[in-house]
Amino acid sequence: MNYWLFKTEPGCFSFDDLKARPGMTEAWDGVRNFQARNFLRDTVKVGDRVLFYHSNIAEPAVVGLAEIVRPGYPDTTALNPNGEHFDPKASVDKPIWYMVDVRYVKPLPKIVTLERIKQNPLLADMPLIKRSRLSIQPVTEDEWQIILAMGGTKIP
DNA sequence: GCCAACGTTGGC
DNA sequence: GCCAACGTTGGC
Repeated sequence: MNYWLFKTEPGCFSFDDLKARPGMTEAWDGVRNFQARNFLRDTVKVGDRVLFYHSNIAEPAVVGLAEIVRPGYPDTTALNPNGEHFDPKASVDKPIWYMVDVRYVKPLPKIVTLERIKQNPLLADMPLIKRSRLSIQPVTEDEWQIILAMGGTKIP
C-alpha cells in the first residue's frame, strides 16, 4: 500500500468534478513530467490511497481522498494531435506518457491548506514544500495519518 | 499578474 | 555532455 499526493488545478479538474461521477472512475491523464510519469508507470498500484490537492488557487489545499483503481497504462491523450496534451514524440509502440484511473472516496471534513502543512514541522520533508512543482508525489504513512488527522478524519 | 524555481530543449 | 535559453508551474 502506497500513499500519494496528486495535484490538480481545480479550474481544469477539481475534486467536485470527480465526485460528480458517482460510481465511475476518472483517468488521471495529461501528466507530462518524467519523474511523475515514472511514479504512474512503475509504482502506483491498485488500492493506493491518494490525497487530492488543489493547486494554483488563492488557498491551495488537500481537499479530499481518492483511490487508485487501475495502475499505469499508456496515456492516449498524447496521441491526439487536436488535444492540448498532444506529444508528437509519443506513439502506440512508445507511448512515453502514462495515466492511472482513480475513484472518489470522500472529502476531508476540514481541508488541509498548504499554509497549515507548512506550519507543521512533521510535514517539512514533504515534496510539496521543497519540490512544489512535482505533480505526483509519494507520501509517507506518517504524513498520511497526520494530514488526515488535520483534516478531521481517519483512515477510510 | 509577477516572478522564482526548475525541468526541458537544443546548439555547440 | 555541458549549459544557456526557454517554457511552465504554482505560490503569493
